[in-house]
Amino acid sequence: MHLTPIAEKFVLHWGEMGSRWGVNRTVGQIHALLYLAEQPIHADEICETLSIARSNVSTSLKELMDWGLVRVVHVMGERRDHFEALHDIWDIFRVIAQGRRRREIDPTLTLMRSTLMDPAFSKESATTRARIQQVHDFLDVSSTWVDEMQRLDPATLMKIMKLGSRIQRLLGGSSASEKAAAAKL
Amino acid sequence: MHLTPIAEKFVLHWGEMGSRWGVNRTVGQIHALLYLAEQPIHADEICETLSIARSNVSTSLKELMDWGLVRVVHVMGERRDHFEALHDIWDIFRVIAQGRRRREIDPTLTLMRSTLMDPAFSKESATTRARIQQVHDFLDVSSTWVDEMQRLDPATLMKIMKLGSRIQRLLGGSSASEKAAAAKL
DNA sequence: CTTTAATTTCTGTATTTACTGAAATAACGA
DNA sequence: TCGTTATTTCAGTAAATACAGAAATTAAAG
Repeated sequence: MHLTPIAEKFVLHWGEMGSRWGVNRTVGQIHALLYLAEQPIHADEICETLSIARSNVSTSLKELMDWGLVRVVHVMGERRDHFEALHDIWDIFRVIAQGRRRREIDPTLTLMRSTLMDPAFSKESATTRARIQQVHDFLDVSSTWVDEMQRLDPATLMKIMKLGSRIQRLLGGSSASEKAAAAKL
Repeated sequence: MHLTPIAEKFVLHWGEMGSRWGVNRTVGQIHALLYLAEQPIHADEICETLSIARSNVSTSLKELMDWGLVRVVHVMGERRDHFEALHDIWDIFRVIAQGRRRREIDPTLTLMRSTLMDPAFSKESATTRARIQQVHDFLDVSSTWVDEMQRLDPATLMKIMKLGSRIQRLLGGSSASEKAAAAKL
């Protein structure tokens, strides 16, 4: 498989960024390659194209499948597994957002909950209590919100984003039309 | 400085999570310690409390100050620098969101932009072009949106989050009150 | 200006993480 | 079932990152 200069740049960049996104370079590169690929490809082709060990490809593909960003498909008359990435950016976004929530928010939220339950908690200073409570409440609201956003279809999410801070007008004021809108909630 | 078991758990956990958030354990622990601290504290106290080398504390504090999560303050009659973390969770959120946008989105957006400009881009297959365009558009919209959200005050952001997916009702339909709301945009 | 305190920078070491190549296992075909 | 091909696991190595301690720098006090 031959990469055009543009594809190569994309793949290398995605690999670099991978580390900032919590996956290693190889995982990032493979993901980029599969994202751009016109058809599903097999592990050996990934090896050759990216010059990495077969075992490394195997491990990385498993990680991508854990994330849910890649799935295995079978090609008629071919014995080898072929792999295909999600191609819709909104699907990718959803999957990544979920994964990050699980890894980056949930564990802390769990700890905050159990801390608030801890009998020793009430013995802490008012400041400490307030700060821990604050973290809990914030994570609780955020993670619920992320979940809710997951449910919306891309078109709606796009509308919300395009709306940007003008959304404030739908919420904050007290004009007749806003009251009407608010009443619907 | 003595840590209660609850504070210690919090600090250790924050340190662990740090790695998932793109900072190392030490940086995470120091941030947690300063977040909980009742008053600004100096570097030596951080050393002792967390049992880490003075140089490491220095480096880590610098990183936290780069993020904008910690600032140096001076205490009357004290020669040493004292450090204080942001204590408002919304401020912390804002700072982290900005930092992540800079580190995790901007570089890719920049590359996508220059790729779209590249004369060679038009020679790519329709699929490749569409996929790169898609990444560009998504990051472009998202990063603008993140910026816009930064501007809103916490109360408004909270309203939006609490609203969750019910926000759809303000956008998608065609009832009279929704049209009135939409007209305002 | 000199001494002392405070902080940062630098160098080497330790720890962690990523990766390769070989060996083991599994899957399939004849 | 046996041989072949595909995939995974594992053990050792390489690379990257985090950290400690020493040395150097900066800043304040006398």
